[in-house]
Amino acid sequence: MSRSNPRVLSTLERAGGFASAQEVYRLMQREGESIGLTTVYRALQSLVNDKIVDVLRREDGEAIYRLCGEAHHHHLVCKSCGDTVEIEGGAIEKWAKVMAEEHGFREVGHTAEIFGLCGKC
Amino acid sequence: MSRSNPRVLSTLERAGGFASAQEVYRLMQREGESIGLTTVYRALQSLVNDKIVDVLRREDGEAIYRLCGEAHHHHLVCKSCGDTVEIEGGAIEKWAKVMAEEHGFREVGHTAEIFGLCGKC
DNA sequence: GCAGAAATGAAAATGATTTTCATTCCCATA
DNA sequence: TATGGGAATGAAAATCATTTTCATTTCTGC
Ligand SMILES: [Zn+2]
Ligand SMILES: [Zn+2]
Ligand SMILES: [Zn+2]
Ligand SMILES: [Zn+2]
Repeated sequence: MSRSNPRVLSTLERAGGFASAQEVYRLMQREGESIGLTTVYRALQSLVNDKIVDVLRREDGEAIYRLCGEAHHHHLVCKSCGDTVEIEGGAIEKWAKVMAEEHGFREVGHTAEIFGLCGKC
Repeated sequence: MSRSNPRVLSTLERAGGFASAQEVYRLMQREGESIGLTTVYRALQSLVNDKIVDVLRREDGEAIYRLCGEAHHHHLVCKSCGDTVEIEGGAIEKWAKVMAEEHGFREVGHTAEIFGLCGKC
């Protein structure tokens, strides 16, 4: 069932841990690897399911895949160049917990991302 | 230069202040308004330029346009039945601001969602 | 070896968004 | 009022990421 193609993962790493499906595909082509675009999409999807990478959106809507460490953290992403800083959740962790309890929710998780323009853009 | 078509703006308001270009277009059609899809896209783009609406992305990448001034809020969503509660950002708003400043980001926005199982599930 | 399952990828389909371009509308000026 | 040019409009075509289809290949257990 796991279609987490290791060549795709390795390419994503080599790309700086941050690339779109099309970019991963083009990179593999350039490096002479034989692979189909469909397989790249499926592998990335699978890596997302396995929580090995997560997916964000460029400003133009294209999905970008990004290797993710295991420790729970959040992201500060540049809308323009895609630069990403991993940040601590801080107050969010408590906020999520309190809000969930307040409304009778259990087994809660959360997502939180900040996006803007970085110093270089 | 301003193509901020007032009929499009009014429709976006009527849609709850939150809709995709396609949805605005379909809504106008259903209401018997004569307008082209291209014009809807251009009007929304123009409203974004004028900072009257801002644009977010659905999970599938589709752009959704939101009236500025709609109260900013977050969601608590049930993983099982989809029930959604609108909640205040509370500490998150400050967290996002502080984190962004700390890393030299500007023009920042953020997303934050909590998901879990509601009381009924 | 051999059947059945899983993986692969080329090609077609999908769907949002953008571009093109011919037409229509608006409006200032003669 | 006529007219000319710029802006707005929208149908149709183009673009482009992503998904689906489906035939073929590869793998796995027997
Ligand atoms: Zn940047
Ligand atoms: Zn967190
Ligand atoms: Zn529920
Ligand atoms: Zn907020």
